[in-house]
Amino acid sequence: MGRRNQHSREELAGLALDAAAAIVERDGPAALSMREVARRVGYTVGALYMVFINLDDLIVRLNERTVAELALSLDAVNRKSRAPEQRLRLLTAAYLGFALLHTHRWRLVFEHRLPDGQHAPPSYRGHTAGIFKLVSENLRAILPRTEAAAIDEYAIALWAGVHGLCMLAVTGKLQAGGPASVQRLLDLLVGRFVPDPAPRSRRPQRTGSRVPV
Amino acid sequence: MGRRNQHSREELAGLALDAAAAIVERDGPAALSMREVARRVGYTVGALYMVFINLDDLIVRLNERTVAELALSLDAVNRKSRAPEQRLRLLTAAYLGFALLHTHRWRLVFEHRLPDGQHAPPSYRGHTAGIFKLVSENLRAILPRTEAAAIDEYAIALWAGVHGLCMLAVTGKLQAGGPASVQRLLDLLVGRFVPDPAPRSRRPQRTGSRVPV
DNA sequence: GCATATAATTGAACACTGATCAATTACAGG
DNA sequence: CCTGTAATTGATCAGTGTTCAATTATATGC
Repeated sequence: MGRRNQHSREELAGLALDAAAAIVERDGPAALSMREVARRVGYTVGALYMVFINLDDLIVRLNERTVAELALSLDAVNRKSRAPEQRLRLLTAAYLGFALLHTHRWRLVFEHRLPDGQHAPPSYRGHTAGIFKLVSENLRAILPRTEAAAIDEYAIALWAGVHGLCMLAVTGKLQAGGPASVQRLLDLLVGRFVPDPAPRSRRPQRTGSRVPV
Repeated sequence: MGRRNQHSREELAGLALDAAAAIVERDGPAALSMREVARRVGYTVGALYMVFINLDDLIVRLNERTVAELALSLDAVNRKSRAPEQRLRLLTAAYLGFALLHTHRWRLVFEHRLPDGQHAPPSYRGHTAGIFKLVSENLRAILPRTEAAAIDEYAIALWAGVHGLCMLAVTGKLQAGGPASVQRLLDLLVGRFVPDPAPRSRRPQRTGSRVPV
């Protein structure tokens, strides 16, 4: 049948992304197909190609949503405390929590490769930058005497570490036990990027006090 | 045509894995198919199913090879120095180098999901454990007064961080520039797990940390 | 040397996939 | 009511993983 106009283009795209998210969440990225999405939204494959360039495009836009959701979640968590170090720990916990809750969708963000040299849309990078900013701002609050460029490096290294830990945890490639012990490792990582915790006096020059117990 | 017996089963499997590695290396994991592998080794798809259970099995065994190669490479690099901290830096450099050199194959190791609850073969875990041991041994040499359990946690956190950094770097999801700056971040990360946090130390390292393994 | 059994190998088949596009259909404007 | 336009379909193409009856080359027994 021809033109139904039951849904506008944006609506159809939205429904399709909803369906895609549900499929991925339920049965993993391998189960995601144009035909299955079409089936779920009650349209035919051809209709989807009015709204998406191809499957890659659909995936990229799904990932965009996922990253937006993640950024929103981290932003909310960041407001729950005023202490920068506490905030960092909350952020890592939220990141791990999101990865554990939406494992398939989260993995799809990082494991989907778009062909050739084309890369993700600017809005995607925007959300990424937003997350990065949360980390770097808290790090700056903790290390006020460190210059901005160094803070940025710290933030990248720290967050890449958090990400790696979460990824290995989520994919079962970590011999560590449950989520609790992963959070322990995350805290350990954060601890390494933060000056000596409370009990000891702050002595940035001497190295002896940094020996962990 | 029937039985040729030009190659034994193991030989055929070896040839197929060679071909698979070449395909993945050249055109990425998406280009890897049973038919393409068969074409390259001069056999038909059916023949491959004598030697592999399915495509997943082929991929797992390819990944096994990749991890073995990586473990070998890291082991070799570890012998190039006696100073534990230097060793750690060399290990990170070698890890990054491998990821950059064999990007597609390396990504396949970490991005391939095998269905349901089945997981990688024991030999795979063996290589992984071997790599982990290199890290933890060097960490123990650096932190002689730290108990074993804590060392293990440090090693996991550190190496997950290194892994995350390399993964983000290799997938272009790091705004950092070239390999040199990634290595800077890796050094920064190692520096955070090593007593002297200052990146540039004026004096040579303390003799206490030079304890060989 | 020849028949036979055995194991390797093929190639066609099935059910799926992404993607394209002529044909069809429903709606809006005149 | 008609007509043009835009949405939607469904068939089609080339590709995929996987299975399996049929075929064939080799090794073995006689």
